[in-house]
Amino acid sequence: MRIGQLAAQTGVSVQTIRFYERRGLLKKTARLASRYRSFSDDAVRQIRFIKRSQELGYTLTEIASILDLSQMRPHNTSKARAIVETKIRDIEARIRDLQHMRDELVILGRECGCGDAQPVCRVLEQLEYGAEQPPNERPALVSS
Amino acid sequence: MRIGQLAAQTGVSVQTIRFYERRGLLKKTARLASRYRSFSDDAVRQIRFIKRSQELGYTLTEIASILDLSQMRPHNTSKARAIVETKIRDIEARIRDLQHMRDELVILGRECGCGDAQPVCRVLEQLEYGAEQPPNERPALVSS
DNA sequence: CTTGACTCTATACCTAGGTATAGGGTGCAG
DNA sequence: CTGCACCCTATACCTAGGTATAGAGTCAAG
Repeated sequence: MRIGQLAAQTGVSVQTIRFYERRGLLKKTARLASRYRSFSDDAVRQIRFIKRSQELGYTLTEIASILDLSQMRPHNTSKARAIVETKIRDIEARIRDLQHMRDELVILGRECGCGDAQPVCRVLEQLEYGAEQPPNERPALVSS
Repeated sequence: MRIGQLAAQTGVSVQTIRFYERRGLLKKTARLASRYRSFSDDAVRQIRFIKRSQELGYTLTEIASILDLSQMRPHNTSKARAIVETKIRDIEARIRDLQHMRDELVILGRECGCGDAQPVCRVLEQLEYGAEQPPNERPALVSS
């Protein structure tokens, strides 16, 4: 299989496949006399492995080391578990961060006295000054 | 106030302040005869505005347009509301994505029959083949 | 008057994950 | 043999949000 066919089968661009190879994400690729790359069906699974791992939140660097791990027989199962569990914790931390942002934005939106044609919007003021202290006596951000 | 003092007061590096200025995030900065930038206390609030907005999930490009909005009097309150509500929805979508990833990883971790010294780890296999079809008869990813 | 801390601009570099382009070679059909 | 689709490498470019460096000017103290 040549690179264009592999690209068509996996939905990944030709350039991206070459990029993955450079990043060490594909096994050393066989070459024809013409220097064209020659892929087996294994390559399709390798690309899917990469794509699936990306969907699960792994970076290409992490995927490279997971691939190394998957080459060993017997598998280092405790390392594999650790990779999954660490990523779960990472993702949960990111979720908490985002929930915190969301909560703050919801509060911000609630405090807006919009609709009553005020000259100054509480949303913009809150962004300016934070919740620390009420403005009002403060000069505008853009006083000039 | 010179740039170094502003940096010290805001916890942002001198280069970053200059970078923000280039990005149009700071009002046209006054200059001394020496071409040194001269900042007023307003600048401290401007930087805090940027940092607070970043914490809330806004990109620098978005912050620039929020700043434009905050310059207008009277404020365009409905636009301000929309900016907050859109960002809330963006963040909620990202949270759902991450929760989906998390759930998949939890399932993956649960299916691992680790501890019983198997030669092949189900975690790595699942990554390879996805949940689609059970492996076992399949060649290893790294058959060579 | 020199030294050191500070400032200036312009430019390059960084991570992540690619995409695009230039300039060439290959393979096959007509 | 020409044309076209495909492939090759190397290099540059992209977004985002900066960081780092080179080479020059400024300012105050000693």
